[in-house]
Amino acid sequence: MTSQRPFSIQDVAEKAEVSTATVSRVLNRPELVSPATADRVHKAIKALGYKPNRFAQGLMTRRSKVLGIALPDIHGEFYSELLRGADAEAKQLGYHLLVSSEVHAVNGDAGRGSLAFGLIDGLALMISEPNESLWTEAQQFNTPIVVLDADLRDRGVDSVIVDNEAGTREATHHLLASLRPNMLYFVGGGKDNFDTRQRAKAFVQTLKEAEWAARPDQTAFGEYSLDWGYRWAKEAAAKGLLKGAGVLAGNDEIAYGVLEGARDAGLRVPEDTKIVGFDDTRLARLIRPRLSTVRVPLADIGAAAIRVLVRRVNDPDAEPAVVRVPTTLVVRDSSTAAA
Amino acid sequence: MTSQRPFSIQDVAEKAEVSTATVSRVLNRPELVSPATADRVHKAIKALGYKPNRFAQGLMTRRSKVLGIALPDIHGEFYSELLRGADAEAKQLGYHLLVSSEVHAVNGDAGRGSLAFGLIDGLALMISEPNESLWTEAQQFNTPIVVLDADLRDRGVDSVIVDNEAGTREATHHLLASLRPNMLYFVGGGKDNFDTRQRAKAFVQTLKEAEWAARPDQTAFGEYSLDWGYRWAKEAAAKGLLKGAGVLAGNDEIAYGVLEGARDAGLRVPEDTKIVGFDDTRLARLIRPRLSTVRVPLADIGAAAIRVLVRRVNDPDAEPAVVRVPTTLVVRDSSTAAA
DNA sequence: GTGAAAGCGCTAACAT
DNA sequence: ATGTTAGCGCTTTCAC
Repeated sequence: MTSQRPFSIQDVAEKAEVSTATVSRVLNRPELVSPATADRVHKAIKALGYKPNRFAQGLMTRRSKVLGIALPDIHGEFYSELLRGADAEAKQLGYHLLVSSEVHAVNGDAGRGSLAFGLIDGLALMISEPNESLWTEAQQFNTPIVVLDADLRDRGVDSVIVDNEAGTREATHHLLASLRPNMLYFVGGGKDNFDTRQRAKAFVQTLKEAEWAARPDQTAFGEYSLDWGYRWAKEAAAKGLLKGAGVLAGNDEIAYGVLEGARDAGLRVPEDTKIVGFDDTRLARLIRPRLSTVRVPLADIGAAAIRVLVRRVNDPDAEPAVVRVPTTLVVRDSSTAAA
Repeated sequence: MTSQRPFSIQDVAEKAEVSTATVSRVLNRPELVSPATADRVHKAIKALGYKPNRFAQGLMTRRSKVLGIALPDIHGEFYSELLRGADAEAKQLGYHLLVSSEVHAVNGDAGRGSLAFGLIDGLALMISEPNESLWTEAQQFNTPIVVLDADLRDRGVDSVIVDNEAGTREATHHLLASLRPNMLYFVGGGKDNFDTRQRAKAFVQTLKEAEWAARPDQTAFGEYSLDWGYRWAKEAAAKGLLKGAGVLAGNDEIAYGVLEGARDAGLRVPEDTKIVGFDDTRLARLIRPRLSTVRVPLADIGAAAIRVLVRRVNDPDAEPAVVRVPTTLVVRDSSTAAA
């Protein structure tokens, strides 16, 4: 339990009777040192339990092997799955993850705020709705950046985006298989949210391809919450719109809200109303009827972000990459074509 | 977009026509420098956009202002809420958070593995079931540590623990208000899980205080999943045990499983069977009937861990602290005494 | 294949 | 109140 000052490269050098340069080489460029000396050095390292000082290392190499990941104030599963995927990939590649949540709450301060670590080799930044100031702040940060969710290709930055279009089309076609396009609704999250916008757009577009120009009331925007879905459903039901309708929700929680709202209005799901969610969170498998939903592979997204970021760190001049993560429809019970 | 080598304290010193020491003082011990010079320095700093090099700083101070947080492979909300609370508190105290998930999967390697950062000022380590090797590895790490969940007081280490006992007692008494002790069941998670163990123990103890020695079948252990709750409920119902019974589940998901199982067995909740969950996750508010549950303030736990850790970092010789985070019963619809 | 030596950018005595 | 100076522990030329 004696807590001495940790051993330095000096100590190892002395113990192995070599210079510090040699020790350093053994650790970083082993091919430059003879097997015999390398062996002596390794023994000394082990004997002393030597660990290089990361600060001294960083001072020289300007590398920390730490990546930052900044997430907006999103909840629960979305957050944790993304992070889990990112962390696993980072570990794989020899990096650690510095997190910063609720980044949207950043005040203009720009000081030692959430992003200004100055200790990370790169930053994975999730932007879920327009936020110029965040983006500018991140830019000034002058470190490799990969942007999540937002499509900033025009800015020439690496980005990982969810292929909302494919998933939305698939889901919409699924509903169109048993319902008329005029009976379909999209109930999204916030109007500014990138994902919601793309999903709504693809929804309308798919209807158009089915020869139907969506009425304004066929798309609705609120927030990513059960409550909003519930309110929407109650109102829609009151207007008699929900019977025989199909609903694509902006996420699973909205979908669940719609489901409850429809039920409380005396409708049966999926017999009277078909519902498809988005994200395929745990919730979708838990509720009854089991929720059909568009699967968004959160963990993959996190992993992809890290992969792209590490590539950029190692090759600053590489062409900007845009990774499009696929989404796929998972059909469960809330939308199955009832006889 | 000119990406020069960043400005150093030297540059600032020259620009402000002072020594580097003065610049350093302005930043770290402003009270030691005259307002006039401080002002000049600040201007220079701003003009150059100077940011201290964290590596050089760390090399001197042996401090990074980064705290590690290592979590076992836990899912969803538990994970994210804890992290959110920790991150908020860390930010508050001027720290950043380095996360490491799925730490239980650590191989004995001990190398540059999950914990061996050597870059953090302290580590918040969550241990949810016995794991000596993890603990030893963390020990060797030789950095301030706060342990979450596990009660390691005897080891003289700082820890933050959930007051499972109070919450369990409250929930059990709540059920006892309308049911006989012989009709109560505890359906926990894994038998090794610390929380489950404590909850089971408090449950049995509370029954004992109600003059009832719990039968072996009144406590059951499985895992933290809906499936397990469902299976247990179906079996219990098949034996005719569930009608008129009260169930305290090890977490909300198990509770939900029990709820579904009871329903599928033709029982009504809460009329025929009363159910109380644990944790008060989002799920508890989403399902119908709304789930009564013992609230565990995850965010507070994360925050408390950081607070304790920072205290330890700043005062290595302080008395080991044990923070006990309170739990409280939240009564909703799944357990209300039906007429 | 190995060593000597020069910093990386900063803080903290020690002077003044 | 401010400047001088000596490192912190490492990597990396440049010699040999």
